[in-house]
Amino acid sequence: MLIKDIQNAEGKTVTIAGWVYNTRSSGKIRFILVRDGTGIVQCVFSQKDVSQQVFELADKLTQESSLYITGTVKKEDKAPGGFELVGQDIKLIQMTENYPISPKEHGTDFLMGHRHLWLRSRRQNAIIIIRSQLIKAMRDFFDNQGFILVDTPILTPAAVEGTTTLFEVEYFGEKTYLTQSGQLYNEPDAAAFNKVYCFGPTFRAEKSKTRRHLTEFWMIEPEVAFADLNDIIILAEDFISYIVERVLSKCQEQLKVIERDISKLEKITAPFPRITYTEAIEQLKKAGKPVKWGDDFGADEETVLSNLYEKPLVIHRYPAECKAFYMKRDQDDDKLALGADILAPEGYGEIVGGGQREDDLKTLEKRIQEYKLPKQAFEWYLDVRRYGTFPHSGFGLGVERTLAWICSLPHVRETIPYPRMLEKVYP
RNA sequence: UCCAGCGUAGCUCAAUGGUGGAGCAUCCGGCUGUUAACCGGAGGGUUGCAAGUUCGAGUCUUGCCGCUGGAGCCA
Repeated sequence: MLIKDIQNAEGKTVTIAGWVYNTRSSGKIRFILVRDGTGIVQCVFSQKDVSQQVFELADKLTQESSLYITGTVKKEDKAPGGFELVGQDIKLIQMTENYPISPKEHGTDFLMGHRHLWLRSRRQNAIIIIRSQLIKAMRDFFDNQGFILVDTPILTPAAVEGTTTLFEVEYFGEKTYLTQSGQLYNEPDAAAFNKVYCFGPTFRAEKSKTRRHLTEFWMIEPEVAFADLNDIIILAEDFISYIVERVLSKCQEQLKVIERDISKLEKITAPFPRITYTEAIEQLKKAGKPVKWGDDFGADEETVLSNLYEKPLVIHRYPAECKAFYMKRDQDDDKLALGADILAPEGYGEIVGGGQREDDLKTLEKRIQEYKLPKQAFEWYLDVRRYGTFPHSGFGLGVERTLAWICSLPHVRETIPYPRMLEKVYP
């Protein structure tokens, strides 16, 4: 029986299988906390109630020893969780020796080096369960709205956005790169399926060493045919509201374990505050930041801006120079790109980037030239504009940054089971 | 790549330039309801590496290595 179901088995004799989480004792009584990945339950062994053999075994159990325990489920207010197992028998699988992670505090380097074991701990367990629910909510949102999941390749022939550093992979004697976005493939896919999304890992070989960066992270990217910037902002707002609400309703227990202040998440409902880049610059100046029109925002600026609001903040119409070549320009002001970023509250920074795509062949060819990109690598992409071009928009949302915000974590590395960071690929 | 801080027991941390300690973990013992249980005892060290200053270096200096945070870049 799974530990999470034990509250429904009061009075019954059951067998659980799991690992020793911690042990406590007093005189002739032993308390064994057992976890099985679905929950933790306290098992009690009294010397007067069990055989000497079983009691001695209970006395010797070490942290993370694997075993089966048979006992009777009893409601007990003194037990963590309100129920305990009055133990009758123990079948030991393995007596663990010298488990490295003790119940006391540890540093991040040590814990990251033992990430495969750290995941057994209560808090890490809760975070990864929330991740699982979050991803399911993301997929459900798009699936329910008639989007088609169209996977985009991980090995790509050229840079999607040209500038950023890519991981190079030798591909039968040719150079290929790990994808940094499914974006370019989403666009022809939207012409084939109308509303599409891709979801998968993306890679950036940037030498970034901050709480917001991983070299391998997961992104979900919708692309919608015949949608303009406004349409896609509304989609993003609905999307974020939906996934936050879903985590709130499905992960109450896990949010409690990580001690998240859920009142802040309950405020996340569409629509979100929406300002232009130019207004953002004015607000930053008012806050005393030395910025000028044309600057891209750094982490510091993002934090100042997002702290002005309780909900995620939509910033749209950035200077075109700051943005990718495929962004459509604002017809009212050619210096502006029809793009929008969404900053998470509480200083978590950018979680969404997206916008309307340039759909005119001549203009896009000109941009490719201006950005000094190899045109021949983009011929297939230009075909989207050659054969029945259409207005379309999309965005990408970073799973780990979103999860870090939802869980109120100080660093994205805890939001993914095995984080890949600058010079860190073990375990 | 640059800037800052840190590196002492398996882990988390103390130690004025003058005999390297504590808590947890481990092992032994005690306690019949423990809550990161508690109480008593034991074992556990090339103080990241190399050189230098000094009568004497965990402590000061230089270099290297590693870690952490930040910047730039980005989701």
